[in-house]
Amino acid sequence: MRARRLYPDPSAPLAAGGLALPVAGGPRLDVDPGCTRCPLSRAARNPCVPAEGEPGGVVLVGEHPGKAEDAARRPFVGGSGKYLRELVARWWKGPVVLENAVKCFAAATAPEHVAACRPFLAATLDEAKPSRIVALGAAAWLSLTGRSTAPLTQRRAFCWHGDVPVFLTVNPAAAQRNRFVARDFEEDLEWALTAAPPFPSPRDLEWREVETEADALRAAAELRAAPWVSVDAETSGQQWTPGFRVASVAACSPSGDPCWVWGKEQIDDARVRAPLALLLGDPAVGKVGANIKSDLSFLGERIGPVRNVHGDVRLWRKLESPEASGYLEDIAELVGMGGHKDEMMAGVTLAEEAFRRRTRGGGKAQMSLVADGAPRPVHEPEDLAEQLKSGAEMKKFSYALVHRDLLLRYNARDAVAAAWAARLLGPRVRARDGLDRVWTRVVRPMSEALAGMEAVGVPVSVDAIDVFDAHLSTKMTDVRRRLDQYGKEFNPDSPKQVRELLFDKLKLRPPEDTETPSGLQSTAEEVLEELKGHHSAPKDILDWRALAKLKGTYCDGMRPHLRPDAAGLPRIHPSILPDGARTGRCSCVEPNLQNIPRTSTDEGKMARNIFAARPGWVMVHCDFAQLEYRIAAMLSGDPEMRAILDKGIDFHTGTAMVIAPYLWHVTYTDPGQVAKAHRDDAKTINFALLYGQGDGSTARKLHTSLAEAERVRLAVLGKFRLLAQWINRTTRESKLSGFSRTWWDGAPARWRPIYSLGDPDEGRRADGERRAVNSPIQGTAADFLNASIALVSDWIRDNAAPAELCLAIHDALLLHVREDAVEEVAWNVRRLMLSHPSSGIPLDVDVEVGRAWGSLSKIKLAA
DNA sequence: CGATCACGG
DNA sequence: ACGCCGTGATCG
Repeated sequence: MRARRLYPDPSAPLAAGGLALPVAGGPRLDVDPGCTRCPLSRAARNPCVPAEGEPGGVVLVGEHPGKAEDAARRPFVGGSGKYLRELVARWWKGPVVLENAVKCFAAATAPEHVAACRPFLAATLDEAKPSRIVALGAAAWLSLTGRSTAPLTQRRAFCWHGDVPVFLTVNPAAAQRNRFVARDFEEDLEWALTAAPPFPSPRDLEWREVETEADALRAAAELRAAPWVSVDAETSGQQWTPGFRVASVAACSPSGDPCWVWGKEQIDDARVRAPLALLLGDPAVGKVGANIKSDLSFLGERIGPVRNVHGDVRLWRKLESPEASGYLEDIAELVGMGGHKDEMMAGVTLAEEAFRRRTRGGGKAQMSLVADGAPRPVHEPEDLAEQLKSGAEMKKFSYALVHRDLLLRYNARDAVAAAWAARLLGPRVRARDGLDRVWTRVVRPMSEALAGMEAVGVPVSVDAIDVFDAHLSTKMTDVRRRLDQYGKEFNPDSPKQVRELLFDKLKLRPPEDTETPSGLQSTAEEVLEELKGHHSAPKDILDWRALAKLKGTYCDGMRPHLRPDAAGLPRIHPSILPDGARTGRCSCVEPNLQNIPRTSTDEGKMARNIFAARPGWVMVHCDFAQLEYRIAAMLSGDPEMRAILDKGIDFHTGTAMVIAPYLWHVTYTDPGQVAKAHRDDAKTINFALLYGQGDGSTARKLHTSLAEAERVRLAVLGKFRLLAQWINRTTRESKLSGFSRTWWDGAPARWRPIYSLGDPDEGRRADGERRAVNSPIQGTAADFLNASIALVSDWIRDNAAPAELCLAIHDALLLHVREDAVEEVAWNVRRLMLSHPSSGIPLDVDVEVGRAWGSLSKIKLAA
C-alpha cells in the first residue's frame, strides 16, 4: 500500500488548496499609473486605481473601477461601492482593504485584462495579510483562482489562498440591478464576512493505492465501518463497446481521509477486486457518488452490482439548485476543492500530444507525461489508432493515456469532493421543504431505473436505416438538381447564402417583423413558407432543409451509435439524463431519441421504424393523454376543466366546444361533431395559455386577427375561471418569492429560482412570468413520468416479465415486449402510470403496439 | 463558440 | 418583441 498526499505540491498553480498567485518576493506593484500591461490604461482617466484600506483584516476584491471610481481614483465610491461599504460595515468591524481584479476603468472585463492585472492583486494580498478574502464576482474569482465561475448559481463557493479562505459572491453592481440577486448577495456577503468555511483545507488529505489483496481487505473493512461510502470510477473508451475499461475506482468515508484507490491492474485481479465488489454489493453500506447512475451499469458489469444508493451529489445539487452546474468540478467549489480537474486536464493534453507524436513516429517515441514520475500510462488500448481513424473520439480514451499516478490521484480527489459535497448537500435537500420527498419517492428510484434502461437500449433494424437512407438520397438528388439553377455552388444550408439569393438576387420582399434577434433577415421555415407563392426557390430550399435534417440527424446520425447486443443484434444505448431540464424533465443524448420525427409523414414513419422489435417481440408505446392540461386542472382545481376530463372527452375537443361560438360562430352539442381543424385550433390556444404566449403570436398561428386571438383567450379564461385565477396567483407569488414550485402528492415539491422576475428589463421580467406559470406545470407533469419509470422498471424486474423498458419521452414510455405478454405488460404499465396521486383529476394513458415504433396501432385494454 | 435552424414533448 | 423545456447539425 502506498500512501500519498492528495495535494503533493501546495504551491502548484491552480491546485485546490494551493495558491493561484505569486504572493511573495515581488516588487511593490499595487499601483502603477504608467502601467501598459493591457490596453485599458489608455482609455481610463486615472489608470491603476489603487487599493484602499488597512491591512490585517478582510480583503474585498471587486471586478473593475466604474465611472465614479475612475473619476475619483478611489475604489468603491460609486452607487454600488456605497452599497457595499454599508453592508460590510454591518457585518465586519475589523480592518478592510478594497481592491479590484482589474485596476483600470472598463466597460467589461476580459480574461486578458484580469491576467495582466494579477500581479497587482498579488502584491495587495502580500501586503494586506488578510484573514479572509471575498471575491465579489467572476473576474475577482478568476484573478484569485485562475478559474471561471458563475457566481449567481455557484452560491457559497469558497477556496483557499494558503490558509486564508476566499469566499465568492456576485458583484454588488449585479445585486443592485435585481432584487432577487440583492437578497442572495446580502445573505452571502454576511456569510463571507462572518462564517468559517464549512470544510478545512483539503491539502493534508491522504490517498492510498490498493496494491495487494491485503490492502483491499483492509480498505473494505475500514470503509464498511463508515455510515456511507463515496464511490467514483474513471473509465476509458466508449461504453457498450469492447474497448471500454474501468481505469480506476476510488472509495472513501464521509471524512474523505484516507481515500482508497484501485487501479486497473487491481480491478483486473479477481482477488484484489473481490473485497471492493463485496463492499459495493453490501446493502448495509450506503453509496454516494456524482451522477452515480452512469457508474451503476459499468461497475455492475465489470465489478459487481451496486446496492443501496444513499446519495448522488449531482442530482442533489440539481434539486437544491436547478440552475447551477451539476458537474462535479463545479460542485467541488462548494467544499473548497475547486480546480481539482485542471491538473488532470493538463495531463490529458500532454498525453494526447504524446500519443499523436508516437503514433506518427511509428510507436517509438517515449511518453513523458508528468515531470515527477516514470512515464507509465494506465493502459493503452491496442487498437486505439484504428478506433480513432474510424471516428471514435480521442476524448473518451484520454484517461487511459495519462500517467497512472495522475489518474489515480484525480480519481481520489473526485471521490473526496463527492463525499464532502454529500455532507453539504444531503442536509440541504433534507431541510428544504418538499425536496426530500422528490428525492426519495421520485428521483432516486428513477435514477436507478435509468441505469437499467440505458443498459437495455433500444432495438434497431439496420435494414430500416438503409431503406430510409435510399429513400432520402433519391429525393435529395432530385431537389439538388432543382437547386442547381441558382448556381452549382449554392449552399442551401447556409442562412447567409439563402438570404443573398432570396432578398438580393431574386429581390423577394421579406415579410414584416421577421428579423432575427441580431437584426438579420430571418430565413426560418415560417418566412420561406410565406414566400413560396412568389417563387419556386423558397420551396426548393425548404425541401432540401427538411431532407438534409432527416438524413444527417435521424438516418446517418444513428449509425455511429449502433452496438451489438448479447445476441449480436444492433441496439442503441442513449444516455438519459435525469437532470437534463431545469423543470425536472429528463433529456436524452448520444443520440437524442426524444426528438425523432413523428409519424404524420412518410419520412417520420421511416425514421421511427428504425426502432424495431425482434422476431416474436413488439414495441409498446404508452403515453399520458394531455398530461399537462390535466396537471393544470389539478393545480388550479378548475371545475370546468375537470368536467371535461370527468366526461372522458378529449381535452382539446372539449375546449373547442367551449370556444366554438366565439371563434367560428358554431355551437357543438356533441364531441363527435367537432371538426378536426377546430380541435387543432383549440390545442393551439391551450398551448398558448400554458406557455403564456402573446396574442399576436396566437393570431398568426390561427390565421386570424390580434383582436380575435385576444377575444378567444379571454373567452377560454372566462370559462376556466379557476385556471385564470391560478395563473394570476402563481405569477404574483413567484414575483414575491423569486421562485416557482412544482407539486407532488398534494404538496410543494421541486424548487426553481427565476431571477429574471427581478430584472429591470420589462421583457426579461415577462420571460420570468411565463416561466413562473409554465415551470410548475411542466415540472409536475415530468415527475408523473419520472415516477412511472421507476414503478415500471421495478415491476418488470419483480415479475421477471418478458419486457424491456427502452425509452422515456417526457410523457411516454417505450417498451420492447414479448408478443405473448403484451396484454399483461401493457395493462400493468398503464395501471402503474395511472397510480400516481392526482387530487381526483382523472389521468389517461393511450397504449399503442406494433412491430416498429413508426408502425403502431392503438389497442384497447381491459379496465 | 454563438447564432440559426429543425426536430420532439 | 412577445412560447416553455430540450439536442444536434451546420455555418461563419
